[in-house]
Amino acid sequence: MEAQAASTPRGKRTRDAIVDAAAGLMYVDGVAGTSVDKVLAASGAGKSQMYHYFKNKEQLVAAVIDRYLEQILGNQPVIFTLASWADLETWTEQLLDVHRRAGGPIACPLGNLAGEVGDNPKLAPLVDQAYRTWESHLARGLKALQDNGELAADADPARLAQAAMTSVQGGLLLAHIRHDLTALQDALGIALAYLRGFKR
Amino acid sequence: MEAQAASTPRGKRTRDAIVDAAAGLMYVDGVAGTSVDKVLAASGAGKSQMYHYFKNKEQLVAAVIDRYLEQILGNQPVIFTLASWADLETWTEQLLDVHRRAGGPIACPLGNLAGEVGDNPKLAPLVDQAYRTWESHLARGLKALQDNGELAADADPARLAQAAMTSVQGGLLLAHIRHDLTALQDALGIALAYLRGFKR
DNA sequence: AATTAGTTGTACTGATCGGTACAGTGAGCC
DNA sequence: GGCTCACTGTACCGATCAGTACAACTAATT
Repeated sequence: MEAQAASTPRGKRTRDAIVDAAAGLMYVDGVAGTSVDKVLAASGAGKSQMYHYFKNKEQLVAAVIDRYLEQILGNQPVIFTLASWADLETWTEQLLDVHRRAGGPIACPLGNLAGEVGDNPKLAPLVDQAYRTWESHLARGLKALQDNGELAADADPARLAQAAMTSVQGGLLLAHIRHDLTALQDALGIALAYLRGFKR
Repeated sequence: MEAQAASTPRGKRTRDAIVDAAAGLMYVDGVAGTSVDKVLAASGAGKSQMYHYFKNKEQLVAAVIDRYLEQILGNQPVIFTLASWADLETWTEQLLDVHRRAGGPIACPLGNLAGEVGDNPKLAPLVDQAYRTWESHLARGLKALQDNGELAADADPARLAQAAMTSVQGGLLLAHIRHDLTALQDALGIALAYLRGFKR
């Protein structure tokens, strides 16, 4: 049987419940640490549903990666309209707020996956693409600043965006294992200072 | 039976072979993706040896974490004698060289683990401690620069060391998923520039 | 009411998981 | 030579893994 897209509201609800449960569990226990059975128990779905909507566990993980990107971007909405230095500050604040609220671990769900997915030929490109999408929003925002004359004309928005992403990921990794947001806070502060070095 | 430290040369060889095989496999496939059986097949040891030297898989992973730290520090030997700006440049070069040689993936073995180990109460503190050890060598080196009058007296070596670690980890994570060392190279360049902002 | 496609429940499979049991073998020490 | 203890080989265990088989149900369409 091939994997199916849900074509009725009922089916969509079931599929979403499975992905939601998987996303939550994998955020905490990792991919390999999250069995299909656990996902189904948590979502209340049965095995036939899971294999009706996904060809195998790998495809479920692919859906989870998409879900993570949605969550991440949804948690930093200002990234879609970045156009000023004040917006950039708001952006770092929104990033911090996510993990201040957090009941769960301080961590980037994509970053958590990155290590485990490793060189899985199907999944690694999806994680890569998710990061690139995230970064491209940032780059677009920085380009907007440049167009507004708030960023030096000879600065490279794409390069600056990558530098910011690096800081975010490094900061989150350290903050994760230290259970201490300070590491992320400092990293964001330094990144912002670095960007301001290109202020017009 | 309790876990035993090897007390004969033969035992030590066996134990090392197990840890080596585990370290190699887990670097590529992750912890959960590396079964005890695979480790034993790769090391040529039998199950009784494994459970003679380690109480369980978790303890094996603990030994692997120690091994990773040894490997990491061994690959950047200048970190033990850091005392000048030239040494810092050498340090970034040594960091890059490890992954230029690499047959395996571009990645920090500890960083790979960080996501998966997550909040495992036994293992997470070990990863944390390994990072702190690594960072403390860096901090000591920066302190040496300060004592030599090459770093501003009001700079905080510990804080600068953490900033550098953040860049290294973020750069490695991005470089990993992109299969492109450039991300690490840029991150190190920016980090070094940041540090030089505190040059005396 | 009959048809049809989308969806679901239950029961199962073979493989692999981490871990154990236990009978040995190796080498140093008296 | 014989004792001791660290070490090793092999066979096994119950649990859990991802994935399958197949019949039954739901709901919209006709």
